[in-house]
Amino acid sequence: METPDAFRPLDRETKASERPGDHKDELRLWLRLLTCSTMIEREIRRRLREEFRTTLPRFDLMAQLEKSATGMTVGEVSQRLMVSNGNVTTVVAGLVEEGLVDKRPAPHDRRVQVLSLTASGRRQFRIMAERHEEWIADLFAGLGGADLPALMRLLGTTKQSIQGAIRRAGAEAEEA
Amino acid sequence: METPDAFRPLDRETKASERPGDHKDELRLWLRLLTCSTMIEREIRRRLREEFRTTLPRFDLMAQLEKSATGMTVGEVSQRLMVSNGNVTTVVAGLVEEGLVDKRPAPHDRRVQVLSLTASGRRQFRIMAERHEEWIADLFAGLGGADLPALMRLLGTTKQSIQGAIRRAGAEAEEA
DNA sequence: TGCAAGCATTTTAAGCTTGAAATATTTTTG
DNA sequence: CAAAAATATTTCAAGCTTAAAATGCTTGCA
Repeated sequence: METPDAFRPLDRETKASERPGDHKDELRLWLRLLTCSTMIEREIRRRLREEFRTTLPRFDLMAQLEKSATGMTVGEVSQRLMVSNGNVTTVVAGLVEEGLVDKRPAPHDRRVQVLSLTASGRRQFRIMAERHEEWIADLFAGLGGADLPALMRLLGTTKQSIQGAIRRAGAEAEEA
Repeated sequence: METPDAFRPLDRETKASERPGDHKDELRLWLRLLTCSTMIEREIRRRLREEFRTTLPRFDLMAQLEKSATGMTVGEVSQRLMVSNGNVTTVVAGLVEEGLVDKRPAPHDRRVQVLSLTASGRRQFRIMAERHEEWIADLFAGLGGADLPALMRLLGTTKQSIQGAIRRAGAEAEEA
């Protein structure tokens, strides 16, 4: 029943590979990564609400649309944002309501809806985006000169590692 | 609002100060960090659902309780998990329903509710936790030997940077 | 003692999120 | 060409999340 971590010989200096079955270091890394992104997200949410009376999902959606000159389909946006299709549908509904986003059927395929920012949406997004960029810079201001590129590189490796693991898991499920 | 950061003397010894108004690198870093944590979260959610028919919020809550021998209050859990009190209330309700968590008023203060895992909850959590640890190790398996501690260190610095920025913002709001 | 202030938790209202089922359209194929 | 498969989006039910208001309890202090 009880064998709390505190009572195991917990030698953090030992490499994970030397402790078969023990992956506590990776777990600690994940928790720290999660803490960082949660803290940033919460703070950005708070500021978007206080300063612009809007939400992070709406801001993220507008950010995607702003990058595209010709508009994007629901599917493209949902893939980029890594959220479900249905999610895009509901968030877009709110933005259309507010006159920030335009939604119209594609000319050649009536299944497809093309989304784009309205003039008003573009204007409002530009204002928010500038503040947002300042907030992010402020949140990362404590990183030294070499830290930023180093972290960028390590997160790039991490991203590839994650993608590889997910692909492996998918391939495994395929074999059934 | 009156004095946007861009117009203040930005003397923070960082690279950012040498490029007034341009913080694209920090933004890119944030997006990459967010991508990593979103991908991991999605995958863990998916596996928890498929393999154990449970959700990430429930797993996280149980993980907190498992660490404490004597039980935790709603407030403690909400602080650790960085979610609202109301959130803990609803997630706990589901877990109590399933007989995984026990909830009872504290003996000396009837405002306080003490939460703890039931025997069944503890048993089930142990099984899930072991798999969870494997999943995480797998997701980070692509990182080289030196990468893990390096990333750990950089994320530590990042965490402090974020906490500092949030504290500064809070202090600023205080002055009103 | 009595009551104001503070605290812990729950409730509420609104919005986000998901996976799966349903709908509508296009493409493939027999 | 027509049926079937594939694709894009929406709807649905369930659950998560939040901030703010409400509830119920404790504590400090006059």
